[in-house]
Amino acid sequence: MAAPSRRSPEDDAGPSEHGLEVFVGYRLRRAWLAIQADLVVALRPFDLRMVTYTALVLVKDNPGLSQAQLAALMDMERPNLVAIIEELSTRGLVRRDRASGDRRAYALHVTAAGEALCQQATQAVAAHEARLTAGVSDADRRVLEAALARIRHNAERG
Amino acid sequence: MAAPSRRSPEDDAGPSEHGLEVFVGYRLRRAWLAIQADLVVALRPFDLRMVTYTALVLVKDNPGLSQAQLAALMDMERPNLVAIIEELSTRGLVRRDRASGDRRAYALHVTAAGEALCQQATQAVAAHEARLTAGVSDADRRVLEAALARIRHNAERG
DNA sequence: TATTGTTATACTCTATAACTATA
DNA sequence: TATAGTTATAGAGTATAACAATA
Repeated sequence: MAAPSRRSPEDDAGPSEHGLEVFVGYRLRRAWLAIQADLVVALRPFDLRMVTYTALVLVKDNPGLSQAQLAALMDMERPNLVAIIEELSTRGLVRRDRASGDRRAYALHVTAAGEALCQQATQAVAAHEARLTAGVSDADRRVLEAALARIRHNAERG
Repeated sequence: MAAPSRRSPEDDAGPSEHGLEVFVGYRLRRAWLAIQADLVVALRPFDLRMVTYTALVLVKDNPGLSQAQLAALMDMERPNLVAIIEELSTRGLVRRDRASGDRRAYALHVTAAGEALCQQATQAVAAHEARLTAGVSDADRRVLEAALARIRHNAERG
């Protein structure tokens, strides 16, 4: 009888990514990319991208916000927000009022149409979330959220 | 005595993002962005980006892989891999041998230098991971990984 | 015909410098 | 002088079309 040949797992299983799967960061990235792809589809019927939806929700939740404040909240640079607000404004979803007391700044508010679209889109996002987290218990979800918060905190305190 | 005024939480706390924090996807994205920023720093001493590190690890773990196979493994398009392999090849970290039996394809292998750099970089990435997951118990980490796998699976089965 | 690696190209997201008008 | 919004621009990352060589 011949000695067992030394065969790597790849011989049968094909190329593998398990060398990277020891890293939580890798698993997190793959999960995020999968979520993102699904979320883009969920928002498409409303003609919203992730970044425009995010801006809409934050303006709705923080009426009177300036663009600089919104940019800080979204962790993006002020210049990159200009086109986003311009798009939401052109579509009549967000109003750019001049801030009382500072003629440089805008005071951002959602319009009635913006509020309505935001509500519809949020329903769709909630449905997308429910589908993606199906099979994750409430207890496990709490652990997940706590772990994500801990990781984010550890990373951000440099 | 005056009636209590209706004040939103923002009056005292400033702009808030909690309208988005009900979504696991949002928390996951923020955690990933924080990890990513830290990971970029961890890989900088080795002059590796995430994408070049990933390619290096996968070639090391799957010797003889073709570029098309590697692109599929990395979930990216073949054209975008060309410059990455070119860079790794120019730096002497990866060899592009012609595949025996198919003169169109390359058989990718890491060089000794590539293996050494990969090992060093992996140590740094492991240290970065240990720092970011500090305070997450082994049990919670298993829950985290299972939840991420479930979410990814739910998303990818479309 | 189909596939491998490649080129060219375009689109999104993001980051920086510099301008204007205010403060 | 500093800040708000803006413009222009550049760099990643990613996606598609099309080509030559090979299957």
